[in-house]
Amino acid sequence: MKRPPKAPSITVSDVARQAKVSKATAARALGGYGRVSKTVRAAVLEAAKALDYRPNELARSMTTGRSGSIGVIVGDIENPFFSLAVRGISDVARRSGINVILANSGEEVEAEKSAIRVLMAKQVDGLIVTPAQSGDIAHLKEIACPLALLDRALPELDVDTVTVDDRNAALRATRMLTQAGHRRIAYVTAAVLSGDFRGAESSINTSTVRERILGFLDACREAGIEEAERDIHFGSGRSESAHAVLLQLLRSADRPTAILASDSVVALDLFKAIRECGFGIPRDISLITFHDADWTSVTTPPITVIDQPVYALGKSVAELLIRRLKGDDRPPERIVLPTTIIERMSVGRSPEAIGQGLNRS
Amino acid sequence: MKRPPKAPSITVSDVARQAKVSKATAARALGGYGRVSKTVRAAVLEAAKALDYRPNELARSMTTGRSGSIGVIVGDIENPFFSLAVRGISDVARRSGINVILANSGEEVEAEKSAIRVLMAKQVDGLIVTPAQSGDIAHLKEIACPLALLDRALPELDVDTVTVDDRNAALRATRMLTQAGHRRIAYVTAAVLSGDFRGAESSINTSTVRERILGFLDACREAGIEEAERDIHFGSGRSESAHAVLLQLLRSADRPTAILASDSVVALDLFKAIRECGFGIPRDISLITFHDADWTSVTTPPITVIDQPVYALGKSVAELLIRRLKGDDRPPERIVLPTTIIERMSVGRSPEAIGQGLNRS
DNA sequence: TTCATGTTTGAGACCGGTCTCACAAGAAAA
DNA sequence: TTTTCTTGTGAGACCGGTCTCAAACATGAA
Repeated sequence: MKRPPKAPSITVSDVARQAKVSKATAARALGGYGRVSKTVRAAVLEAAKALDYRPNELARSMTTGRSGSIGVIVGDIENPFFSLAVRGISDVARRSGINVILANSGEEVEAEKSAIRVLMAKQVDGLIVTPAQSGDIAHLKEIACPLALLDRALPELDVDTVTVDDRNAALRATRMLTQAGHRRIAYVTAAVLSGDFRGAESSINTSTVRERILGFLDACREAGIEEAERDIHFGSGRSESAHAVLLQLLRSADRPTAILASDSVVALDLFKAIRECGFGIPRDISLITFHDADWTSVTTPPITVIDQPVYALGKSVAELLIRRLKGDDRPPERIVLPTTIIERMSVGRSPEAIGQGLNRS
Repeated sequence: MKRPPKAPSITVSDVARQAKVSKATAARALGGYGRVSKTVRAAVLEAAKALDYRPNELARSMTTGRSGSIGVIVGDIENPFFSLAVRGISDVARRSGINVILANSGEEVEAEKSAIRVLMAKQVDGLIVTPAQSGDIAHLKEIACPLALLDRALPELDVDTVTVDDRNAALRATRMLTQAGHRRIAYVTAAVLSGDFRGAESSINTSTVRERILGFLDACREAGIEEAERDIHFGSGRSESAHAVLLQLLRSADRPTAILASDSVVALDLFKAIRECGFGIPRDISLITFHDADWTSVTTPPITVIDQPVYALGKSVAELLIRRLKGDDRPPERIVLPTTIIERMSVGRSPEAIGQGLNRS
């Protein structure tokens, strides 16, 4: 199957022989542990250089138990949100000499489980996960190494977690919409809800999703909007069918006049769908989205966004996890990073409000 | 340093003891190699399940020499081009049960070298690299495992390579510009040129960069444009200073009337800079960019792009590399994938051409 | 000079798998 | 019945590092 293993790779023993010392001594000099006299160390190092010795991390990991790498499981690397967060993680990791094994769950629990299994088998020292679902988290509880959660908290899982102030962010954004006179406001997310949603927020375990919906509903309630729940749409992922659902929503008689999108991918899809329907932003529909993605500032009109500190999000989890790897055992921390709303031009007064001359401010 | 290694992990020996067979037999049943009787296998598997045995991949890799993972070194995961390509790679890899260790070079050779060292030490079975520079490739030649190049070919390195038809793509795009009457056309790239560029194409070793410039110059020559070389701008990476250089370019007296951008990140920066200068696209400046990024279709006007099969690019290298890992030893392949130009609204007639009524077609 | 202390070194076990080899037992061939 | 395969199993070496332990040597105090 494999080419005659051409790797007659140089080992400590080879170096030891060359330097005329014992394997143990050579290993000490090479590995930088234990005590070795200056002269011997120099000799060993020279021999190593001459032989072009390269340590085998795998073998090292075997005995130390530490692999020097962490696993990161995200929903979708293609989503700029995740790629930026991953960037934050890997920058921190590299600085600590740790490397990152990346896995995509595609937001599917089964893929997530499998990824965990594989990464654990690879003996990663720690794991950073963005849980795809909330209901099924047994596999997360079983993880034997330090675990940290990124962007999505799980109340039942008491581990280091970094999220943003989702509820408040959603509240502020939605309020911006209600204050512009909107009464039919939709919240559109790619998250998939297992089961039916009928106002039972408690059934949503993924913090990000639940908190945002809670904030959304808070604002609606505050404005006296009833049955806001019916305008919450799940499962608007990257697919033809999701796009079709969006078009249907926009073309329905009692379509929303404002939309809050849960991430920039969904928002882009919405933006296209809105245009496809011939609607104008913000004339016919107002739009706000989570994540200040590249494109949101160059569209016409530019989109008002909830700016999340994505890079910092990644940076923070990585720091938390690495600190724990180093032996820190204070109780798990739950860091909540603040968001800011960047107002651009995608929010306008509700057509109805204008028509009725209501709510002017 | 580390918590008292709480990992009294279950090993084959434990399972063997439980199943009352020898370690060797248990290993055979568990590892699925050699011959084991049905009954014994069942017993071992049951014992393994009871004990919740999980194989240690590291140990396995040690003896087999295979680690079951490949390393991928890209310039910048944040760039949608790379994240999409990585997606292609990891999809293929997962299907083969191989996982991906990702590293960012930040387009810096030193980081690239270091990443290679680390990944080699981790005993990756193969490596996919997007070489940051072209001059300094000694470290790539020294790589002991199968290597494949993504998006950028290196003539001196005879390994599996997947690129796109850069020269022809640049030629067609530039021709589109010359045919619209443009005479001052700039090519803007993030690539950094070591040394000075004075028409010495041969000094550029990175195929992608060289081929595109060649195509660009072909088209210029074809249109009788002289000294097109002076309008080639390197180093427009993601930075404040790069942006400043762009602004300066756009504000100069003899600014270009059309620009070809080498990737969507540069193009977005250009788009913003052009707007910042108060110019209209395509009225004052025409723009074409490589890579059909998300945002290019939603700007006003939407941007004409050279659509590269990015996902396929990743998919192909991964397939090539994995095939080689499996023992295939036919000579290295160089696959060139075709691109198509998606015409949108960012190309207009040159202001001069309009003024002089020239070149109408 | 002798004993205590400290430094440097080598021998060999160990990590958790794979794999070679020898041997036993049953099946098929002589 | 004896010989030859075939199949299933166990003992133990091995991968390439780390690490424990004790021996060898050096140094300083008594």
